[in-house]
Amino acid sequence: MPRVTAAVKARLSETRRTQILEAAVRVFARRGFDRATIQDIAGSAGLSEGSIYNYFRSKEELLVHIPQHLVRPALEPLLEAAAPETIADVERQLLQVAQGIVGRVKENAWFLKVFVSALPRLSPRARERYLSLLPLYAAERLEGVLRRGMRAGLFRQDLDAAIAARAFPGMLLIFLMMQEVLLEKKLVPHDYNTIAGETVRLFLYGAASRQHQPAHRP
Amino acid sequence: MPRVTAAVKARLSETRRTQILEAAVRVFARRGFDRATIQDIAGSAGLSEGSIYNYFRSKEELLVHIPQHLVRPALEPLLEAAAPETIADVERQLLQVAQGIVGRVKENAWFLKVFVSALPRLSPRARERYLSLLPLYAAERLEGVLRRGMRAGLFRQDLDAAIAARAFPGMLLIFLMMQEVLLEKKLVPHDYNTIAGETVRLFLYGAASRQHQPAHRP
Amino acid sequence: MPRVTAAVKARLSETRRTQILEAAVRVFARRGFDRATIQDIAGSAGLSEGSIYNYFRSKEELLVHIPQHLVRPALEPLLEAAAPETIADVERQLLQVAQGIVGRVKENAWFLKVFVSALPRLSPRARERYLSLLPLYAAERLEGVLRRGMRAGLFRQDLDAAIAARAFPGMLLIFLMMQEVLLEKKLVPHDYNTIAGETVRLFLYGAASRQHQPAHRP
Amino acid sequence: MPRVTAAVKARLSETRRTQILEAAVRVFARRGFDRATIQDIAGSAGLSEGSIYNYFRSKEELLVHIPQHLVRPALEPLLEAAAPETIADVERQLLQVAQGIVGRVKENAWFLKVFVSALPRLSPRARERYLSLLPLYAAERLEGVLRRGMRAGLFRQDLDAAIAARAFPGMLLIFLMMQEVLLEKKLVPHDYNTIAGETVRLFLYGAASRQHQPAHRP
DNA sequence: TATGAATGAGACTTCATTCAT
DNA sequence: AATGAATGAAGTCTCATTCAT
Repeated sequence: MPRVTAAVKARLSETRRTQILEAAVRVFARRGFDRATIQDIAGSAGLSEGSIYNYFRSKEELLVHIPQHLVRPALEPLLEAAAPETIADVERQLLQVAQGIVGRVKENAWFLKVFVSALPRLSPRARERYLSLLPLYAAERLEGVLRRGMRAGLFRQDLDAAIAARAFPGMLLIFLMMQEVLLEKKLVPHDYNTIAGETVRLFLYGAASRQHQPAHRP
Repeated sequence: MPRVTAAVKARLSETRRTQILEAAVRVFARRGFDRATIQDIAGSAGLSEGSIYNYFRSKEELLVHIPQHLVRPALEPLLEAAAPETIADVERQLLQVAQGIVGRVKENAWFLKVFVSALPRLSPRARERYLSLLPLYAAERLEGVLRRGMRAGLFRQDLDAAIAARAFPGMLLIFLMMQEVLLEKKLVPHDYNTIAGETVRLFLYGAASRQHQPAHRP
Repeated sequence: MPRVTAAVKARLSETRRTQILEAAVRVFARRGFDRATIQDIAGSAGLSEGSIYNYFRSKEELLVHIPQHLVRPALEPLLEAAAPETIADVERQLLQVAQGIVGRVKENAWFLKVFVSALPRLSPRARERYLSLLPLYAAERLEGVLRRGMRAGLFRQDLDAAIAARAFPGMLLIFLMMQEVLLEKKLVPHDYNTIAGETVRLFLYGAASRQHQPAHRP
Repeated sequence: MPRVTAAVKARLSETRRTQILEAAVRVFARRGFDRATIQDIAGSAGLSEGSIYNYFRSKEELLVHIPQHLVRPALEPLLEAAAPETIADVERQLLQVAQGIVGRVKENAWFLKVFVSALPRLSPRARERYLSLLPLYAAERLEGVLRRGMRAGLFRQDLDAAIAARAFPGMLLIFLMMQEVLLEKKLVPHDYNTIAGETVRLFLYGAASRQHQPAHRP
């Protein structure tokens, strides 16, 4: 039964990789990429130094592979919903996106610390690869949604979809990064459900009161 | 004239310290804290390695002393004092804030790079101190403006001023951090004037088209 | 039939050893002894690392066992048996020797590379054993031929046969080692037939022109 | 007197480099390039590991710089003599060359062991650089001498100067390498003066007896 | 017997820091 | 106060060898 053995081995190997990456995230988050040592990571993964190199070619490879294993899977369900027909649909979907972002960031706060601090020292290729896996790039999908929504008349005709799609996650990320990553302390006395709801409404309807809404530009 | 000599010496010493710290910021920004070497910094400061240690006890000391010398310019107010009377006033003021934020981040890009790269080495207290020195966005003031605007009927009555005041700069910071600090690569093909203008409009009037603006909640 | 099985096993085992040693020579020649890894060798032999150790105790053992398997072909005689009667006979025989040397070195280039790369690791005894296994030049035989030729008046009476017999192959080996083993790059734009012919003529008739040939010493 | 200090420092630095290179040669010769450790070399040079890197960028750099410091200076005086007018002049000069080669090889026997074993793993550029410093390349000068001698009628008109110039050192190197480097034991019971003399005569007048010297080809 | 993951000693190299000049 | 060579701890990575399967 060599086939069975091969399958078992492959599974074991995948387990090991995950186990190592999880250890790497823990150590990177605690010490930063440069201060983390392979020994730390190996110890945290319950392996010896040399074994790490049976699974990853270098320390940088560890960094590069973290998002693939930890962040991407969490991102997949985002924005898989049907095309919205009413603005209420949009609101519901955006709320989902917002809650998704909140969830991901909270879940991966340790990783984001690693990510942010390590980003400047990655090679451009690695950087690109890294970023393409992050929530910000949900922006591209959101941009598509906005464009379709504009054609359907749900959104302002003079909206710049590219800018708006990138501004939206930023509204949330500020809280999230500050509270979860940078300061680890609350900035406003609200829970994230409230914040997400407010943010979505702000994005959709703006801050201006009804009577001050201008006629939109063509 | 030992007193004169002493004074001269003190002044010279202070100059040297500044000179070294400025070099340190340049190098930290370019290479990240951990990758920066004392030799880099000494070279950039026009001194030799050993001399650095006549002014600072260690590399960490350099990091700790940076903000005191470099963050002052960012303390200027972002908002003009006058209370807004029309929504157009608000739009103008927000545009000013937005452009202020853009300016500040671009101006302090190197410092932000240092901050970001040193993130995992900073204690929570140090992180807070750093962040408080960098009033990247004048959230408290903006919150006040929004509250006054709400009382004046310019803004939705159901707006959460605290959340909105913090969400607004986030809309811009995404672009700024990515383009100026983390990626050094444009995310959208617009200049910051356009981005700032769009962001302000998005904040004020939202994304939804006119006919989909809901009645605001009480 | 335990006896048959045992015999089969022994044969198989011997095959495996040979297979491994041949792989080792290939890899040693390509990478040098120290740079060769067991993994390289195992891969080249179509086995896995661990299996090598079922046949050889260590990497050094591989080195030690190589010649027994690979140097035999070089033992064939280089000189035909017949005694030369004219200087033309001698020239023909030397040409044969020269071409033999060329052939041998080219044939054993990989082994020579191994030998050369392993040089500093070999004990003087091992070095001698290796060299004696590689009768790269049939110095003793050539010495005998020269002595007989001297008695027959074909060679200068003042020739030192021992020195000459060892100098002759050296004339060729320079080209051969450089071109085939060390540099893998041509030193002169001639093929080996030309080089061999020239070398033989140089050996027999020297470089001086006819009118400058001295009277030979007694 | 900063100028004096600078000069002193430069001299000291050059001394250190030589000191390190000499240690490197010792260690490389004893252990081979790959088995030699920086610690060995540093210890042998009376320095600590890190200090080596103040003078050489890498272990390979050490290897590459050895011939420049140790072999080239010994080679310079070779073949600096006046143009030969008689065959006796040539014989005297070649004897000098031969004795020079003997001297160099004996002197640098340890280095040649390093050289030969390290050669295959050098980059092509380093190899080229390396070889250009070795006695074999005296061949180019010898080739020039031979060509001039041919024009002057001292040498056979049908001589191939390129081949002859490279064959000549080979006649000696065989002895030398075997006796000094590979076997470290005598092959023939002669001293090097005798060997050198015999070799030169063999090269100039060949092995054939007077009455068997052919008419040279045009 | 074959496999290949695990091991860990040991290599090269970097760099903050010290110190004699 | 300035220099920069020296130091050596510490880090990443390689690889021969072992061993459970």
